[in-house]
Amino acid sequence: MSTRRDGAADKRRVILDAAIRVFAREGFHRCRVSDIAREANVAYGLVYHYFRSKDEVLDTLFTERWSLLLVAISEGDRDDAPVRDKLHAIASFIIDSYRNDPDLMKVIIVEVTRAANTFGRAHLEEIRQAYAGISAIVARGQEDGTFRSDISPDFATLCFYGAIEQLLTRWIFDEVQMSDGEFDQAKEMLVETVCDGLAVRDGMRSEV
Amino acid sequence: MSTRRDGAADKRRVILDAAIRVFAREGFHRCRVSDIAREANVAYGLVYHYFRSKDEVLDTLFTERWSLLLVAISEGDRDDAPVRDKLHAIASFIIDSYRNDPDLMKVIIVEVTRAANTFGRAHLEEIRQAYAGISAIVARGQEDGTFRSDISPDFATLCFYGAIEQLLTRWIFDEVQMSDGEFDQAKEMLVETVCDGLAVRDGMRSEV
Amino acid sequence: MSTRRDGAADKRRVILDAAIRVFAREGFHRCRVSDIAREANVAYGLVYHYFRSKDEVLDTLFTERWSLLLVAISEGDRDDAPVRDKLHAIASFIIDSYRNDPDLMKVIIVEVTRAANTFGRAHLEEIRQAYAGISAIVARGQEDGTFRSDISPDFATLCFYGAIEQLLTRWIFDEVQMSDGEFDQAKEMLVETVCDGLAVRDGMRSEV
Amino acid sequence: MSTRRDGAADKRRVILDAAIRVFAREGFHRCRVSDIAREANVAYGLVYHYFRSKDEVLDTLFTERWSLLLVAISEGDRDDAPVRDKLHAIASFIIDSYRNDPDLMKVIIVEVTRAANTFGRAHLEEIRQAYAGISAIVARGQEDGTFRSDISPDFATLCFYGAIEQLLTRWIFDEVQMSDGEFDQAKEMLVETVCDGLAVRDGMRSEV
DNA sequence: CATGAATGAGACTTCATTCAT
DNA sequence: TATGAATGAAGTCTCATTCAT
Repeated sequence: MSTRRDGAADKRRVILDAAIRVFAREGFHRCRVSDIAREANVAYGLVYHYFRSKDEVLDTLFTERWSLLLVAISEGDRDDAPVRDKLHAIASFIIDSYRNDPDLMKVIIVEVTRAANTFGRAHLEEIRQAYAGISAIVARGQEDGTFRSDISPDFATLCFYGAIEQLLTRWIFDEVQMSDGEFDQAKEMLVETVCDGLAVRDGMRSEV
Repeated sequence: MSTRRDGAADKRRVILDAAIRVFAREGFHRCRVSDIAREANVAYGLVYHYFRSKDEVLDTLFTERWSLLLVAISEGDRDDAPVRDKLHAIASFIIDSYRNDPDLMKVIIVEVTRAANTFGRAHLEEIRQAYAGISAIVARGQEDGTFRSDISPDFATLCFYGAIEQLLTRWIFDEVQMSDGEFDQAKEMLVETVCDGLAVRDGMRSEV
Repeated sequence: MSTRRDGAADKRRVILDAAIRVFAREGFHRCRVSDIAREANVAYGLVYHYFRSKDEVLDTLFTERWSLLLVAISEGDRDDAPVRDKLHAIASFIIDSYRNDPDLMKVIIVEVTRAANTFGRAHLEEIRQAYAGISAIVARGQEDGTFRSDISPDFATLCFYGAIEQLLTRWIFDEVQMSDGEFDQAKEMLVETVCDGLAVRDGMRSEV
Repeated sequence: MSTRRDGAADKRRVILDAAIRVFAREGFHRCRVSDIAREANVAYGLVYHYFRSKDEVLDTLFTERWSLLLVAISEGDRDDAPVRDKLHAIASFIIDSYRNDPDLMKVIIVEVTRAANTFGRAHLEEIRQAYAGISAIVARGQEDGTFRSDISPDFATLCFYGAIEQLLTRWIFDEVQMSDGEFDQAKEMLVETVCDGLAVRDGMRSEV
């Protein structure tokens, strides 16, 4: 992915990775640029060699990751899988992102997505694209008769995304250690709750 | 509650109300204490006469309102109404809070509830009390056979609260002007989506 | 001493006495006017009814006491007692002042006499009067042949007063509890050291 | 000590030297950090680049100098010179410090040593070490029969140090211009007064 | 005499960013 | 590319003093 020789230290990357740890640990506003530099074992000024500002570091981190999500959403929508599977794929992508790099996801959610007044505002457009992608999937589900049509796709997206965000927020702040099985279970439950609701269904009564 | 004559200006209240407007307009971190003072038409120092710090102003605002929500939740749980009605009452309380004082709710959600890394952390306990209250309601719903038991009350709460928060966040940032009817419709849709899910139900097919 | 009826609370006095305790406990600069008011069980503004400023409270305290010292010095000089007795009387007056009201003396020494850069400067004149008084006593001692003439009275005063101040400073900061006997012993030792010096004298050798 | 070329300005030193002048001229509490920066011809923030706080600047100044005094005292005690010479060396060190850098000594005495309630308290330990060193010297004088044993070394130290401090305080506030001869004379007189006292001695009568 | 709310200037400290080397 | 010293704007909080009642 880098154009540099493999052996060479890609300081830009080193700084970004250090920033993830520092932002996750101390929060974007509480940490200083010098904290990032120290964590990266790099001189103060070098951060400014690679990034125009402290903001740009976070922006970069967010966009790097979020663009993958956008890809995942739009790719997921292309095939002919059932809606539930598509939603499951999205939930899966996000939850696996957290599983693989909790610090990065913590930063993205806490400092961008939920920080509506600061970075959330700056990245509103990208965030909306994700909403729109999910919304399109829901709309397809309505078209093929799987989903009810009396709930707008937008509203459905709100519920779906809201649940995911809330779930991750809880994990982040409760600092729960989750096993792989629990992560997978959460994905299932998420999709099922959103699709089937909390209420007992006619056909389920006997099962319960 | 005050020993002053009714006509006397309760400066503490004036400051709090000014703070709501300023926090909503500029954000807690971006605004200065002097902005609050100016908005309230009082001297700088008076803010510090009534509050120990800028933080305490926001804390006060949050706790004032949130305690009402906690009361609403626990009172709602006391009676024998159906679970859906109880959830509807909670959604209603929150949405009406927003309808009546959008600035205050914006501040509470944006600066506290969603600001997980700053004030959200400080008020985690109070926020969890709300979760716990909702969770208890869901558990009752499971006991009386209305709600499925294969979804934990905690997880259900996550979905329910996540949807509300997401909804309000959208209203706040899209700055949509909502009519009374739309507010009420949102309440219904919220409860229905969470309870019945997005998927078409057996008995519903004909309706769609 | 007061022109008011005996039973009436002399609020001015109450404030002054409270100020002594507060200044001694927290220091003049660290304490706030409101601390004095609270200690005196009096409304904030009343301090300003009786005193023009916080400074004036300390000024008053200092001058009240220091003028007594000036009187003691000048009265002590009037009679025909031996120099040593006169010096002893001065040391005695100061040490007894500390014994009777350690808080007040702490304030006077720490906040005025030793605070050369603030109040010490303001009261330089009064402090010099004390020096001058002692100096005059030493000069008399030289005239009557008791004291050496090759040490200027001014210099002698420096040593005498320096020793007293240093002694009190130590008591103040070590917070030593002294018995009456120890106080009296200190007076003797002070005079003797200053008059006879540290070195063994010819006539003393055998005694040691 | 610095890795920079010799010609380079050691800004830390520049700031310290500027602080000496500003503290001496305006007093520690009255001056602002910006005064130091301006006097040093550096940016405001640079003071905080080198020192954590305004306090730390004064602390540094004090400790730098005071540690030299402690060395002087302990070195002076090591050799076999007569007690008087040792005391003379200490007085000499302090007085010469004042002669060479009156501003610095003014700051140390006025803002630290005599400021018992603020910095004096913080540096009590270092100040006591000086006392202890002098005390040890006096004790040796008692052991070798030069000094009387009925005056405790501690008390003797009080008188000796008190006299020096008082002397310097006077010079500082009277802003007397002293000649080299006068400085040396003061040293002699100090030691002699403390050692031999003010009273005429048997063997001296004829001399006077 | 008494109260305590109201005023507002002032100072420290932080830290993102720049720049000379 | 790399360093870290240098810059200076910005904002919180303190508290002596005033004033209306």
